Amino acid sequence: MKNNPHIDRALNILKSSPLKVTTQRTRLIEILFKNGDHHFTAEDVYKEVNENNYKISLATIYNCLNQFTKHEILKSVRLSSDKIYFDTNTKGHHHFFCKSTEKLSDIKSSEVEISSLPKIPKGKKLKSVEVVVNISD
Amino acid sequence: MKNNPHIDRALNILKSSPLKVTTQRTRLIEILFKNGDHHFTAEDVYKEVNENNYKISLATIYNCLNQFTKHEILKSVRLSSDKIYFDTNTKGHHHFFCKSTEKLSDIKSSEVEISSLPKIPKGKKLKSVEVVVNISD
DNA sequence: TCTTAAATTAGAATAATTCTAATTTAATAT
DNA sequence: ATATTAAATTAGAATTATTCTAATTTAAGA
Repeated sequence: MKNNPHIDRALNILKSSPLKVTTQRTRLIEILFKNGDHHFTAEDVYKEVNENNYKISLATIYNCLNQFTKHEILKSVRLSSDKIYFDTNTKGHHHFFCKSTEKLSDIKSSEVEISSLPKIPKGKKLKSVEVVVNISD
Repeated sequence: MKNNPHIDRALNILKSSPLKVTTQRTRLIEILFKNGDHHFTAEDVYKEVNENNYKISLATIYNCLNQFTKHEILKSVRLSSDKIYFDTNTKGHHHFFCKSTEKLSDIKSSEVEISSLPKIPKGKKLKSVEVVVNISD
């Protein structure tokens, strides 16, 4: 649990944000970032929090995940599912979504090349481009 | 309402599917397809049904939209976690999603060119590639 | 240590969707 | 035509993920 660069990086973003550094937030970051990039839902986190015998309410988990997303400690991925997935990988990247298994996996940005895009509607600005490659068994 | 090719096409798919041709389904198709391609939620449809003084329950609307999607009369687009959007355009195409207005709009397939994609995981097959261009005000 | 705005919490509220179980209907066989 | 039956429709309850409320606690600066 000590000297994990992913955890340290996330904690540093937290410290330099206007968010307060609470025990709940610190513990959540330790849990979320201890094992490299992955996807999870609020409920997944709640389960893991309980397994570790931490006592963090579901409301706090939702609050924190949303705040973390706002401050770019996490990214949220909303796709063919009724749940919000959060992703520790905040760099722009894309996803495979397997319709058979309902599982998400990352595609590095560099592996998708988009050579043309339509022009952005007047008055709007481009935020991001997300590619979902749907696959199945 | 007569001789609308979009309506006729959808009704033909319905007739050649194993689904029964009920008055509710026929009326829904008439409503959904009367004005070219567009996106809507179940609640949008329920509102329009009421305006036309048809009496179709919300449960039936959900059932029908889901059945239509299964039989490729509609396509479903799930981008924002809290609503399912349906699309009368079942051809492959992409979307603008405006984060400020929560509105979807179509991007024709031909307006997006993808020059490289990662290789598909072993044992899986490619179903489709969906590009979402996120924009905001 | 004091102050105060922010964070946490349990539980209620919400909203979209699905389920249940009773009733009706479409399509098929008679 | 009519009877049969599996599918469709329905109202309303249930479910599920998420957000809200309002009371309590806490972090961090003065």
